[in-house]
Amino acid sequence: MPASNEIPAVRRARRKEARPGELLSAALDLFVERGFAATRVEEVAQHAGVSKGTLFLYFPSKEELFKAVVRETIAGRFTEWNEEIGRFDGNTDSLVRQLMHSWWERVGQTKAAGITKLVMSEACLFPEIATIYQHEVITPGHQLIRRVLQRGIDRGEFRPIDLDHAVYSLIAPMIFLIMWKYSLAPCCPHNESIDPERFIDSQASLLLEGMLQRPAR
Amino acid sequence: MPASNEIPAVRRARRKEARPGELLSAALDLFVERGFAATRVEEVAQHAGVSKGTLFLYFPSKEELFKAVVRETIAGRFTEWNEEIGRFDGNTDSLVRQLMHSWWERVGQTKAAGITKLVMSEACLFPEIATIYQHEVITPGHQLIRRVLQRGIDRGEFRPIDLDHAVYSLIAPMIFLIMWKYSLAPCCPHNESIDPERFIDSQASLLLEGMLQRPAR
Amino acid sequence: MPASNEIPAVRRARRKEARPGELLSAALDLFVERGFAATRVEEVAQHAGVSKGTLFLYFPSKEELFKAVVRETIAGRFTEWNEEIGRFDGNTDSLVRQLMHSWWERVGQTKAAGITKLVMSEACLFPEIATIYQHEVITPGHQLIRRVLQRGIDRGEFRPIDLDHAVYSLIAPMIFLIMWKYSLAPCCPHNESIDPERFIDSQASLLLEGMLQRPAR
Amino acid sequence: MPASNEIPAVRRARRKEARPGELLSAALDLFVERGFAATRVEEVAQHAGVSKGTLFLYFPSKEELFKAVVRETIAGRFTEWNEEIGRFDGNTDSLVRQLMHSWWERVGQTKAAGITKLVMSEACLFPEIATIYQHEVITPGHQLIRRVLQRGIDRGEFRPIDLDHAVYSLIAPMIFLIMWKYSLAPCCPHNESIDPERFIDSQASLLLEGMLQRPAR
DNA sequence: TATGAATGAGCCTTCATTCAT
DNA sequence: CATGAATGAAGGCTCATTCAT
Repeated sequence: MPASNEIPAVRRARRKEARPGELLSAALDLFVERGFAATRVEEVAQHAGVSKGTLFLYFPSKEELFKAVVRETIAGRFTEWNEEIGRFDGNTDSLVRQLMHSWWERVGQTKAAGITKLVMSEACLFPEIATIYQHEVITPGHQLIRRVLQRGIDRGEFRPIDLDHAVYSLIAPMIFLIMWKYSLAPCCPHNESIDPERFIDSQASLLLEGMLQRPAR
Repeated sequence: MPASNEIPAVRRARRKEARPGELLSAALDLFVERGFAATRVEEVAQHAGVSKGTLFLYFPSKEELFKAVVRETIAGRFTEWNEEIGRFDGNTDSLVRQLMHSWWERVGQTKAAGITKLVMSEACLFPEIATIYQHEVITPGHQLIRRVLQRGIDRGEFRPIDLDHAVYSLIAPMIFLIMWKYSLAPCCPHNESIDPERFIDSQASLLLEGMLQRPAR
Repeated sequence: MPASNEIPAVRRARRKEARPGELLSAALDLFVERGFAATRVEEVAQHAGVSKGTLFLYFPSKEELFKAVVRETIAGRFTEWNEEIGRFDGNTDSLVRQLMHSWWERVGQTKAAGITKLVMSEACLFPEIATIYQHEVITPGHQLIRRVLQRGIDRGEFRPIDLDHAVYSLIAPMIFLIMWKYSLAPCCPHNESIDPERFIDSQASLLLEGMLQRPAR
Repeated sequence: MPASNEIPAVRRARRKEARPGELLSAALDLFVERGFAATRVEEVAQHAGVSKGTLFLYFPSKEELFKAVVRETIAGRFTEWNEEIGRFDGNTDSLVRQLMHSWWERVGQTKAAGITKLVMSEACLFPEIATIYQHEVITPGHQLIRRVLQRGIDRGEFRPIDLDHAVYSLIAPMIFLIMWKYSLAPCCPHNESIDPERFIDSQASLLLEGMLQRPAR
């Protein structure tokens, strides 16, 4: 038998393994774009190239699909990031700037950012989602940032600042960028659009100026 | 007719005029709490103390009710605020701090903040809402903040900063506070809760430190 | 205002009250004819002259509709029957015959008999139904029959028979008639049809002959 | 090829022939337990140890599987029974008793009884099933019983009774026992359970008392 | 004007059946 | 022959909207 017969076999097997991923990807896009309620499972299936019924072979319900989307997509890169921070040997000013830009590259401008928009929008209806997100993203992110700021203080680079709130000063612009990108930017004229990289630069400068040790004015 | 008959008539007339307001208020609460899709018009009507049919006498559809909620609730106090800024004669540092706290008092901690959460969550499905919000809130707010920062520069208090992005540095913590309050806080354990007033203080300090004129280090 | 205006008002009000009954009646017919699973709620609604949605205003689910059908239809006439038995002053032979014919007239040949067929067919899937039926029909019926047979023994008309099983000897032909009527008779050629009245006569004669006191052969 | 290879081949061949039987057996169990509609073909396949697709290699549809279950399971033992009756040389009283107990042993307490429950429950939806059942079970059974009763009359043991209905007096308790066993007994507390053997005894006694020739009272 | 019973389009979910492997 | 992934028609249920009163 010619090899041409094997191709469909391989294709089908490959698809079997790929299905959940394709469905999750399609679901992420649509949930982010339209929200949970306005997304029809049939559309998710179509976007993944399968029929409605097939979706239910992999996820028992629309809600479980939603939870899976969140669970799978937020698979944290925090261990990796923590290691990078440990290895970094420049001053903390540079580390903070690098961290913020790194976040934009790896999260903010990728599909993963949609998850944050999704969680912010739908958390009330799916408390479980909010809990997962807090455990997997908020808390680790919080600790990572706190560790970096503590490094700055420990090395005498930063003034002894109020860490508890300073952490959120770094989180706030990220949340803001995401909500802006997914909520207002897509529907509005581009006259007041934001250049994320430059905003991050500007924001980092302002905050770092505020945190750095300096002689009294 | 005895007086006893007039009172209900008056009350009814008064109530009749109040109806749309009661409906809008109930709708705001429910839309903010559950989102557009998960809010049933019957519940809105119940909360407003009328029947489902009555709601449709005042608003032609659920979507129009939603738009009206946004339109009516964001009735900006920007003229008032602009006048206050014009009258202010302290230094800009104080003005910024006062402005941020004033926002928290008048918007952030009131029901009006829910509108922002609502718009952020639902704007994709209702582009018209996003447009309204931008015209009525974003742009006026942007200009108000820009005017304040410009005042600081003009008076030699602030360094010549990148105004376009600095404006968003003031907006970001407000958006963040709102999304935090409405999305994560209600569903999560309170171990990492944020004290808004102190966060605003801290954030203002950091940003102002970054913006203020000072001798080179 | 002329009376002609009242009619629709009355009609609507009357319908509101009549709806549940009409739906239950339609549901009984269809459930008996086709079984629970093969009956579509839309058909029930159509038979009751309303739309699908209306059915769900009165019953929260298809299953609850089913349970209501059973509950409402078996509203027992056992107190009435018990009183009749108490008042009866003929011999027990006549009483038994009258009871069996009375059952046929009041239950066996009415729609109520369909409930028995329904319960027999679907009890496995709805244990609650079986329980209700046992409490409301089986047990009271059992006691009623036992009381009658005991009367025969007490009055010296019947031999001292095994009451526990004799009761079921009277129940069996009733169950049989119902299952025959609803299961085999409707689908089969009429060559072997049963005349219920005559079968009851015959059955009563045989059983009574077996129970009556008599001189030894 | 080594012998070790042949054994699985043989086993496979043997299983292949057994497949339909295993499927029918599994289907009987599940159909009886849950009814036609609530039984999923996949479960039947699982119980038979094959995949869903395989079932459709042997039966073209769920409905045909159902018909096959009935057709195959009711393979009547009537010729055998008829011969036994022909050979019997005791009095007809004993014959009737033996027949009823024999029915309980060979049918009533075996899986075959489930078919009767199934037919009674589902006949309306599958008229063809009802027809098959009547041809294969009802009619032969009717004739067998009639023949026995006729024997009693011919031999002067029984009074000249109404044969047409007396036949059903013997069938009724059997139908009753089966419906009781499969419908009410499994779902109900066992306080009113029936001992089949003793009920058959009691029922036979009553009926025979009613049919036997005797001196007038 | 206010009511709430009625409607029916729409969506999630199931499951018998098919078919590529 | 056997498998099990894929299909899609069918049906239960919801809820925005209408309209007779």
